[in-house]
Amino acid sequence: MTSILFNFMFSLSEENYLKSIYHLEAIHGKGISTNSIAKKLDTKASSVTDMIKKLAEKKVLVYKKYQGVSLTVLGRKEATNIVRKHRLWEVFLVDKLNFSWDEVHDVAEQLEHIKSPKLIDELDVFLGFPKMDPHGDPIPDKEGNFQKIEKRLLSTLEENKTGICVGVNDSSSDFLKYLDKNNISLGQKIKVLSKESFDGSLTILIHSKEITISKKISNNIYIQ
Amino acid sequence: MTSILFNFMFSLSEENYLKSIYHLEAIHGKGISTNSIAKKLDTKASSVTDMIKKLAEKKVLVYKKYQGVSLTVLGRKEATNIVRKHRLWEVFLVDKLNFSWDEVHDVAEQLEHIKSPKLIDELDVFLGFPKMDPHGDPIPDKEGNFQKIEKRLLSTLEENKTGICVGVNDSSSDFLKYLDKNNISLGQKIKVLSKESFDGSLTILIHSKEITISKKISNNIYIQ
DNA sequence: ATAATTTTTTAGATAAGACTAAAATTTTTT
DNA sequence: AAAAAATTTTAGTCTTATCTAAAAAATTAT
Repeated sequence: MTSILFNFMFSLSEENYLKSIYHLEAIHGKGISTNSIAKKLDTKASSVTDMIKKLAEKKVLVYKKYQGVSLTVLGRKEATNIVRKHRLWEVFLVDKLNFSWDEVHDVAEQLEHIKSPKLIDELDVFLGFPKMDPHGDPIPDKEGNFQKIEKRLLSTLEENKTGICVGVNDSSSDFLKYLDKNNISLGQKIKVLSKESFDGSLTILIHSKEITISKKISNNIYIQ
Repeated sequence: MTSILFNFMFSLSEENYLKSIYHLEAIHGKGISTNSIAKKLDTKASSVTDMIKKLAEKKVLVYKKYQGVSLTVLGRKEATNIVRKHRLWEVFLVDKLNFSWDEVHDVAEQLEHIKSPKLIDELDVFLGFPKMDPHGDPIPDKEGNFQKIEKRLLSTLEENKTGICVGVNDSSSDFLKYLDKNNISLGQKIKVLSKESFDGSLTILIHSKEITISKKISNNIYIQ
């Protein structure tokens, strides 16, 4: 009953490594350290070393002892496809199954590993080729291309300037629930009324209401 | 990165065992042999012995050495839920994603293992609480209850009698493609014109066309 | 009823993926 | 540039789920 993996297929674990390295490269560029992968995946550095050796053999990344790893073209293609699947499933859950944006992540983490060439492309059609997931992140198309939208952190917006909320940097249920509670959602207009230089907290106008948010919050909201 | 399983949750492998034993009990009643499980799961009898010991400890089945196994109420509940998930996903694939009935099985085998209390019930709502899957098999509701419909094998139908095709006994892609090729589908009227006593083959009238089908075929079509 | 056959279980081995502890290497500090 | 600290790798162990081979029990045939 072990499901058969062909050479060009990846195990659940391998896919999670690829996805994590992909996300880390998006932030830090090439040459991702063993330790940072371990942190991201909540595992041990020694386990990471084992796995990246295996993935290097499979030609999805380049690994040199003590020097971190970089995805190959093949590896990035594979990772992009997993991200595509994750985000399309998130759209499905929110648009079709009445999930809220703070409920989708864990389920999408499971669904992203379903292997079916037809499934994901038909899902894409069914959903009307969405370009963004419920958190404002871009959805790669079949070929792996996606829109890179202009965005900056709310924390960088100057006093008396206004922006539109276009994304979040943290998709944890706790953070998203906080946003819901304060009526902050995608597409919302946000005006910075004042900045507290001591702790970086912001007083903002949203939905014609004034609220004060911490630096940690404003560092996790993207605006345009 | 090992996904955490709570005590009341089951691994992929455990779920597949439960499902197989459930299906075997539906045909042969209680007391399923190690060997028949091994055959069904395409594994070795020794592996089955190992797993059923584990499942017995988890209280989902009763096991006595050399005497086969029977699901407990808990085990049957768990198995029914997996079947529910499998069949609802099949409906989704056919009704929403343009899959044909011969393409759904393998994908549903994967999707049935997704763990989310909300997901499956919302999917059920989204699909309009379907009672049957694309192969005519009943879909258990939230509580595990399902319609048991009256049906018999086409092979048992007498000459000059007519029935309506309501299900198939084999959901393999090959068999379903054969049916498609011969325009046999659910809801179709089938009249037995003659029976060949030597090999049990049947000449039937379907869609006002005469075709001859083997015993093996008529043994895998359910009529009402 | 005994022998032959089949089924089931036990015992020991293997692979994937994780872990701990210790060794090796690199980076940072002094 | 050496010492200290941090990171990374190696070596060996563990768990889950599988396997093979052989032993034990049950069933069938003579």
